[in-house]
Amino acid sequence: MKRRKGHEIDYAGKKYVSLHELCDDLDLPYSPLAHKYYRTKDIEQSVERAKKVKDAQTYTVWGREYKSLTDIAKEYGTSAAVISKRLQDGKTAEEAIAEIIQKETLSFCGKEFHGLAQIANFYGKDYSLVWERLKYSMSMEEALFLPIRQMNKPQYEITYRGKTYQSKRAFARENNIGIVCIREMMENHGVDFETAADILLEIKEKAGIPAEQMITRFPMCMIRGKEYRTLVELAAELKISAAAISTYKNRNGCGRILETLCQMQKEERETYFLDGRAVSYKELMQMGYTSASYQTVPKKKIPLYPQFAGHDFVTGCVDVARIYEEVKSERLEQEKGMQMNM
DNA sequence: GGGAAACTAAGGAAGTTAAC
DNA sequence: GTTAACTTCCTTAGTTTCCC
Repeated sequence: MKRRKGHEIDYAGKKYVSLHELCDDLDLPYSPLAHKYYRTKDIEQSVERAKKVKDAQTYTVWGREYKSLTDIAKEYGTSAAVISKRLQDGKTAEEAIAEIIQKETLSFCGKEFHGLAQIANFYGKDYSLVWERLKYSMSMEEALFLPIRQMNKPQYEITYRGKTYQSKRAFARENNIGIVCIREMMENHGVDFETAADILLEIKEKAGIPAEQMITRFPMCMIRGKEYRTLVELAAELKISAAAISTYKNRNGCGRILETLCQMQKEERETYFLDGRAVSYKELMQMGYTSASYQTVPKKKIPLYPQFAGHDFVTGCVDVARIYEEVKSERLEQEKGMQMNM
């Protein structure tokens, strides 16, 4: 079959009858070279461009190879810029993604989530399993939705309230409690599996967390449905440091976090008031007041923590950390009593 | 034999508290 | 209110086991 006549090219002292022939000879991708040549008619530039595309850096994240940061970003619901920033900080693509999916806002199936734990919880999956699957080169979708293979390992079987489960994880999945929560309870408090599960399910119920909601980690408190996992998270929203809240709580003997916030909200300080605004001693001096005359300026009480104004720390608020402590110590006491009677 | 689930444990993040 | 030392416990790397 007669081939269409191509561009006759001279490159590096060799004659080629077409761009295709050149590409085959130099093992370069045709498309970028042809496009560049079409635009510039400069074969040197075109070859350089094709070499660049061929050598373009690829990124490997947990065994999956990506041509660009944009591709990685699409897979994990983040942006190329967020990944790029971390690469600039000396992290590998894998380290960057590991950090991003834990700490950043991600978009998945048209919804926004804060971290992988929130995505896993939303779809009722155990976070540790989703994380493991991602590391086994599964896509986010596969990690979340592929069915879990049935196991037949009698040595892993456990019994809870007379019902037998394949494994601790299988129980955890069915009851929407992260397996790490159960393991932590067993290890740190020396209780058996059944007691650990009992305690966690009771906490979930008392905190008003729906049974179908997967819990990998209990939030410290909930304010009108919004969960606050850590004090730092809550403090950031209230525009105050976590240490400041902690210090106040400690100094004033406040029981729990919501109690502390309510008490802080009531705190007031006295300040000088001029023309409807609070004025400091320093400002009064700058305004020409003397150490004698400033005392004539009227004083008024204002909130010590103005950033708390308008917040309601009572209605629809659940102190999950308090419930956690109460249920845990009550059950541990019961366990201790039972052991003493044996 | 490879891949996936289960298990274990060390490191580090977060919380607490004393000192400033 | 901040800092830093200390404690608690959560995250995840590493290992084992066994299904496909």
